[in-house]
Amino acid sequence: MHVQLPDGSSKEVPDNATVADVAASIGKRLAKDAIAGKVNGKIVDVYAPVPAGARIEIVTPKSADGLDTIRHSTAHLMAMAVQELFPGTQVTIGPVIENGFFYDFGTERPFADEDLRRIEEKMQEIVKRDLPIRREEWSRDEAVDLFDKLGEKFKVEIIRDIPGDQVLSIYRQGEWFDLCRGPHVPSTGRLGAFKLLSVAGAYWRGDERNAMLQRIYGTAWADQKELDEHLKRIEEARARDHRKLGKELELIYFSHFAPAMPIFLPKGTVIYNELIDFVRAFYRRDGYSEVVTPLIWDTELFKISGHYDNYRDNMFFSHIDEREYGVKPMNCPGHTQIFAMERRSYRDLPIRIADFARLHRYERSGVTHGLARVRSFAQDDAHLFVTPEQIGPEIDRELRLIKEMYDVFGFTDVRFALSTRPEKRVGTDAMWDEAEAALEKALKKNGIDYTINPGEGAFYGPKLEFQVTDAIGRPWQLATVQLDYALPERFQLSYVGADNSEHRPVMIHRAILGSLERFIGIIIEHFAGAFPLWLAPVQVAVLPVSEKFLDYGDEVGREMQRAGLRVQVDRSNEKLGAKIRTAQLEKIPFMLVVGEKEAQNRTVALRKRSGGDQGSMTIEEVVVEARRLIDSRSLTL
RNA sequence: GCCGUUGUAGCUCAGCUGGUAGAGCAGCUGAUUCGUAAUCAGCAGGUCACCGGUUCGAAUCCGGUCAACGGCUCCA
Repeated sequence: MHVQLPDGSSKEVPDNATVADVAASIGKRLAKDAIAGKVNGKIVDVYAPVPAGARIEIVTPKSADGLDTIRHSTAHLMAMAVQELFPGTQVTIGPVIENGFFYDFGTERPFADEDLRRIEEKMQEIVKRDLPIRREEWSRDEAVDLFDKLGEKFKVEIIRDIPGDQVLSIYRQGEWFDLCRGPHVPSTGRLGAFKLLSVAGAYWRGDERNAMLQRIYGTAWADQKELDEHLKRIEEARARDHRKLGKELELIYFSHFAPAMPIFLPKGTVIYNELIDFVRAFYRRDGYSEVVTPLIWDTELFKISGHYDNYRDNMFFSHIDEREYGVKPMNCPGHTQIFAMERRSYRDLPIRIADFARLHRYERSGVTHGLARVRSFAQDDAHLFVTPEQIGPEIDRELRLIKEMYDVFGFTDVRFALSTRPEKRVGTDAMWDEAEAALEKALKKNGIDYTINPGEGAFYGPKLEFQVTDAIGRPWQLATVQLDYALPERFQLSYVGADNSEHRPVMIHRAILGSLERFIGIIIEHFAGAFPLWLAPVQVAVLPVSEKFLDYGDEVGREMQRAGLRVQVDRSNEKLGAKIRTAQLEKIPFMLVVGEKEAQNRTVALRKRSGGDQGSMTIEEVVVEARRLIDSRSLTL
């Protein structure tokens, strides 16, 4: 019979040929590399028979399908090792995830980190046994019996949920087997480049009312080299961690007295304020009005807005004078009061109210994370009060603004998602239909590809969410644009239209950097702490070669300061090399070395963080160069 | 909130099976006056997160609380 290969050619093979046979007929090397196959696009084991005329693809370790297969098989390998080492442990599921896999086990005794080492050793031992991995097909009822007898109650539950007539596959390696769709590598000897990374609790079926299982995470690759490279990437990510860098660079601090509420130290505050200035410049240009509003409001406000019913568990409260106040978790309820304070005309719209106020949300302990998930934060928040006709144009403006602002940080790869109505929500279905349609229309109009997150919207309206990818490829959610018909309704907001009658405005909630805290966390990691000049907490370090030149160094420092640069003079009794090292570790962009020559000629020797000695120049020249980089918000030095 | 781990000097960490703490860096003092990633010497610095228990004796063992970390659930 004939089969078709990916290059379009066709190949003659025996009638009962398997994927492995096809691979062998193409070449020895390929036969050795084959770990799975694709028959008419469907991934199968290498010993799966191929039908006549089928399109056949040989899956090798380095392909995406190959890696998935290796990771899946490694998950099985781990499950086998665990059950050999800890009899009585129950198996559940073990899927492939990005860069690796996990497997959830039901066990009385949680795994300790030392157990991981033992499990890894056992896995390597099973690899050496080179057990063939073979598929068997079972009826559903037989499979239930099989696992029931073993006391594998989680597996039984999984199988019971599968439709009755379906044939199930079980993969067997040596004495051990597991229910699995497959495919798998042909034998355990094909595995080996793996490492177990961590153990964690995880709920059965992801529901916190269910039993807590023990999850082991691991990573697996085609070969040792790729594994080593991956482990190195993990190390690099760790070195960039904003919590580590935030501490080392003295940007932020956390006090036990304010858990999950970041304290911005002087250097961190420079970044915080620079970002606000950056955003304000756009606000001035684009017609936003900034306001300053209270942090606590009478609970009545939140009862009207719906936060009391829908968001109370995430709020802080305060009682005084027999009155209950809520610490605001969002600015929107307050902003409705600004809109409502006077009679509004359609001629006033759109009204764009911006606010950098601190917000407080109670986050359950255990969910907070550095600057990324906190209990106290500020957003570059604004609420747009618009007529229905203005929705489209306003969202267009926001989409453009988002791109413009993200470009400055080098976030060019932006992904879009539309989050639709959640179960817990306010407003009528008709409102939700309209709001979701409006956002979708804006995306389509701008030719933007997007995904839909069903049920992920805010309780008052659907959301557009914007995800960027940082310097090392990690995704982060930043901006959000939310359309809201509900709050204007609840607060009975209105404006007088051209027809001289009352109309309900629509609110658009939007933040572009999102939470400033989270954004700062992201850019710390994105830039690995080496900020562009405009954001650098200290922009210039003056380094006198010895004490004799301290006076001239101070003078240079004053000049820089007068030019509006953030400067620090290193007056320590250290040698130049040590001063450079210190400045370099602090990631200060410009170092100005001053010694005999410079003091005489009234110059400085510029050394950049990025590229060593730049030679002598006048103070004025340095200032001009620095200003140029700052004003253009240059990403390079 | 749940599962697991961790908490020793400002920072990074050592402290074996219980016998009342140690290094490097940072800090201070002195010497040195130095040219592109660490000059040398001395000094000082700790209720071993907190509360309670076991013990003749606890940083070490046990329990609780708090916080942080890896996940889960939740979520901006």
